[in-house]
Amino acid sequence: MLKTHTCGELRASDAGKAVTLSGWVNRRRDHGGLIFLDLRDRFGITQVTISDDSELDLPNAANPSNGSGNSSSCTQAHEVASQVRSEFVVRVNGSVQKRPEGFENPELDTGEIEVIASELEILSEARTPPFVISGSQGDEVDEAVRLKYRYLDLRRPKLAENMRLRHEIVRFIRNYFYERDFLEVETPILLKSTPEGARDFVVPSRIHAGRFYALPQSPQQMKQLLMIAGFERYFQIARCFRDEDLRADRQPEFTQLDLEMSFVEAADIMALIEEMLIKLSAKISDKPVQQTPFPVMSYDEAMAKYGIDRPDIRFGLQLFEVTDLVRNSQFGVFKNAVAAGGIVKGVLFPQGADLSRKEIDGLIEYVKPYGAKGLAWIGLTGEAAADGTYPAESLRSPIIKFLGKEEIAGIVSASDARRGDLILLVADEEGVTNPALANLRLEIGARTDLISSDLLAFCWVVDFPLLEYDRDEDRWGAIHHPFTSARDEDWSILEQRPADVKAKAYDIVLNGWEIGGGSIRIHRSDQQMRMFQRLGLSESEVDEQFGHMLEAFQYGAPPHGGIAMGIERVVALFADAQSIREVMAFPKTATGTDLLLEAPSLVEDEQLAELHIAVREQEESAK
RNA sequence: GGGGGCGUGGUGUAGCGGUUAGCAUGUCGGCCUGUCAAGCCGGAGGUCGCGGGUUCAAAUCCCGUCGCUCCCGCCA
Repeated sequence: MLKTHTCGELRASDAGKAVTLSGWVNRRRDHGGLIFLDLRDRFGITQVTISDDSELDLPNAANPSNGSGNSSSCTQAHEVASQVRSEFVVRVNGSVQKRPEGFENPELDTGEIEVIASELEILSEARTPPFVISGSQGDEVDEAVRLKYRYLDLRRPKLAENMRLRHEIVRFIRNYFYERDFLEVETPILLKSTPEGARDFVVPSRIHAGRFYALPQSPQQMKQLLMIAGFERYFQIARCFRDEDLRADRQPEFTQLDLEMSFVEAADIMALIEEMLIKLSAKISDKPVQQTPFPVMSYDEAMAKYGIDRPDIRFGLQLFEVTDLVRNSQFGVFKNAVAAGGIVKGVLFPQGADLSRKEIDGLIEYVKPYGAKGLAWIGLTGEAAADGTYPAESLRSPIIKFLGKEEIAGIVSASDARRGDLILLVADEEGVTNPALANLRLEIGARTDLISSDLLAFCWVVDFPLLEYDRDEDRWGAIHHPFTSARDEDWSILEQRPADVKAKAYDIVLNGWEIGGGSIRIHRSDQQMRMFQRLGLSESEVDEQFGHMLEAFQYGAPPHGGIAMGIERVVALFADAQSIREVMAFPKTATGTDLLLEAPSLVEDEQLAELHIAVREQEESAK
């Protein structure tokens, strides 16, 4: 080894020891005759002190080097030290010395000591890095630069810590399932494409001209087949691939904790994961879990109160509905929306009645990307009259002239507004109103500092609809995936009232992020066949795409179910990262490119020929 | 597929129709034996992403394009 100790472990009790350290120069402080190097390795930082005069400071017994005298070796070390620059890789021989009284650095774990160098060797020189490695200045650097030099970005303390945290989390998860008799099984990366779900990444076959493998969107079918194989408890930290457009919390390849169990019900899977998350939180985070057992909310309740199936329950500001109140309103916006089958819901901006027009316009703009045409708003600037209605001077609103006194009183009552609050209303179809208000609620929460960054608010969302109607394709599609079982009592209405069928599915949500989801699966081939037919697949399509599953179900399939959790999202939440790129070693850009490797890239014509692939002219030249 | 934001020395930024393109940091040189974001002195470093247009004059206004990013659609 080129080191006897790490740069993070020496303490006052090591004083007098002869040591060799190796690492990167975090920073150099050159005082002329005295040079300080902060030497950094993965484990910490140690101050190395190099003097050009051995007469001073150096304890006699300290110098470990053999024949060479203190004076000359220190001069050598000093000469080298004056050439050294940031991020040089060096090796130091020296002795550990307790720092003089008053010169300790409490910021460093090793701050009680310093290593007095007797020899210094440059193992590797370094160009000046494109951004500062030490400290946190690198956080501000343009992400394109950081991604191009990812190996330097990962050297920065923040990313290095994120990777360490990720390692700890994955290690904890693995141990948790090892201890509970789960079998870790690797499933193939080269699988078969299916039209359900996300777009597949596809891999051409050389041996079979014109045929393609698909990378797994998740190991869903494989893990169910493992249940049929009788493994009972399977898990895997699995890489998944989805060829869809990216977001801060979505990358084309990502990692899931994937697990499946036989002879279980939804409550068993939920209890298992809940215990894991509680223990994981306690182990790796200082933040308290807001509520245990985790609250369980139905999908309908989540949509009603939060407008979204992944509610952030760290704060209140629940949505309220006034559809019935304004059904016959004089205000056309409300009346027409309801008449067209829409809903009218709202959210409160606490103490927002005095917001400027500009600020309110800002809220309206905020809501537009979600399809809302606008926001109706009522500021409660005064008190109600004796009869419970609100006189005009108690309100600030462009729409009160269209609303009846009872309507206003009803809206105020439904919103639970107090004096000084601002009521914000959206009238539109459900698919617009809910997302618009859900996101507006988050925006208000952020603006009013209601969202604590020091809480872990887990919750379960259950009783999802099994199916959803796809207008474009004029058919019903699976919300989760086609293997999810309906609730027992709902199988009877699968064909007649598909919209009312609820699934045996559950999502786990943390601080408004969906971190995982799963379901109890169908394990009978007749039910699975019914499901495929409900999804509009013909018998031949089913046979072609899922015949293997149906066949497998005929050889003794145990009841089973499971869950998958997004590792990056979990780590990002624990790391307080805004994007999962911050917790991945080598992430891709928002357009799916790798700026370090410059992928995707063109390949040789011979390679294409081998794969029986011809690239269309115009698309090739467009690149 | 659509919309928004950003792009100025290595990095972070100011400037937003006429400036020798400012500042900080880094970097290079000098001084310096107790610093730990060391300090002091001095220097170098910029096709203002790229292309086109408007104008007497463009970093600045307009159009296009590329890159990064956020969001909608898409995606569990």
